[in-house]
Amino acid sequence: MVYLIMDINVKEPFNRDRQFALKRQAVIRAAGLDFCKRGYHNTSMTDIASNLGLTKAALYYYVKNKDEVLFECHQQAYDAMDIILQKKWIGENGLQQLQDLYCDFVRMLTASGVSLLTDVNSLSELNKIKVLKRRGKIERKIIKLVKQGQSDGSIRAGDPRLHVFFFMGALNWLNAWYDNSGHFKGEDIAVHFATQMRLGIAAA
Amino acid sequence: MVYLIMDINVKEPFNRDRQFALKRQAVIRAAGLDFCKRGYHNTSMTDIASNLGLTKAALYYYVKNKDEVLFECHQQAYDAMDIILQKKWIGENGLQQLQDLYCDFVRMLTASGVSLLTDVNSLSELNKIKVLKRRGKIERKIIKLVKQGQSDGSIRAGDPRLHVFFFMGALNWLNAWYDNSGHFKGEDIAVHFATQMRLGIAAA
DNA sequence: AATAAATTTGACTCAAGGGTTAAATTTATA
DNA sequence: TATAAATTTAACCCTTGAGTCAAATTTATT
Repeated sequence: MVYLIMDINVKEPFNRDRQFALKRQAVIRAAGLDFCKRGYHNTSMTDIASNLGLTKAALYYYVKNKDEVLFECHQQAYDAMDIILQKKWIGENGLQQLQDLYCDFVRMLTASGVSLLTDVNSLSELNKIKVLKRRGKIERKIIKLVKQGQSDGSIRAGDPRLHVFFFMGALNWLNAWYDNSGHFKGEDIAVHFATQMRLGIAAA
Repeated sequence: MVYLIMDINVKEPFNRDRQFALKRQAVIRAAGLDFCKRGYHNTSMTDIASNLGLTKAALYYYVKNKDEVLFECHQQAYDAMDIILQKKWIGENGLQQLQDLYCDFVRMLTASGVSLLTDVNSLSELNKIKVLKRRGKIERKIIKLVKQGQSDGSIRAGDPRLHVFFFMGALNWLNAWYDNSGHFKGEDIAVHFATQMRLGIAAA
């Protein structure tokens, strides 16, 4: 029995489906980084492939088309954000919850290799709608959190949407300038940004 | 004498160079709006032309190529920012100067038809360098202002660059969601953003 | 070893769109 | 009115890059 289990675990890396999923994942991640750095339309499928030491046609074994790659990048970013959003921050006021949330957002974006892309307009109509719907959903949750903070007195008055648009802008801009190997450490940015975010909306 | 002056003024709209400049300007502006809304690569020269009721080849009477159009959009945005930066805010501390500056930035971006584009990577190498150089110059001026505010005690401690990256992100994101005919009035956004910016970095 | 499935490749097709050009038309000037 | 300059047009060329495909090669299974 034990042998069997160990056998499965040991064989895991040779599991074909798993290998496929991992490679596909690598393609998406590599593409996401390229899209961040150079932009979607300035990155060809050939570019992505050769960055991975592959040829273009090999990519198409793992993904349907370029649109799907961009879509997946968005999906994974929103998946990660959803996971963070599902976390329960009990016993704190709206402001504190928001700060923790925002801090986690920045941590995720700087650490995970997931990229929060801004080029929604390059998606196919259908995928664009899906992505905007998801973004809207997340945005609404955050706005709700702001309203909650305004109710419990931890967040100052002002249009909650503008509050959110402001600090979400900083987040969207992050991927454009952040560099893994650069001067700033992800955790430092996370703490700094979360603080600056909080002070911008905290009640007096 | 008066006649002559009037004559010149009256004829002004028929001045060829002036006409040309105005039309060229219209092309740049229209293109900038399109680039903002749909992205540089999702906007063809034909699109821009037909939005102006022209044909593609007519555009090429006013501009050299698409790269020049994108470059001009950037230039005009930075021209406008430079003008704002040259304003003298006497007798105020760094924080207050920064708030006024930021407020003017938002006003300019929402009112003038000038767009602060993020797609620097789509520029030709040469123009990209020029634009990044200008952006860097402006960024450094703002960072300097932050440092000044930290010296005079109006701005809290913390890496000045991160302070700036944060609220400049909000600014860069603005053009992506702001809509002339939308719910938010430019002036309201300007005041709101400037306040949120200030509170995020103000000394306790 | 033989067979089947997974993986990768080189060589191709095709459309989109940037940019050109010569000719037509409109507008200003002598 | 004649001429030159400004403006616009339709029809074209050409490169880039997405996506395909049949064949080759590598890896797993019987």
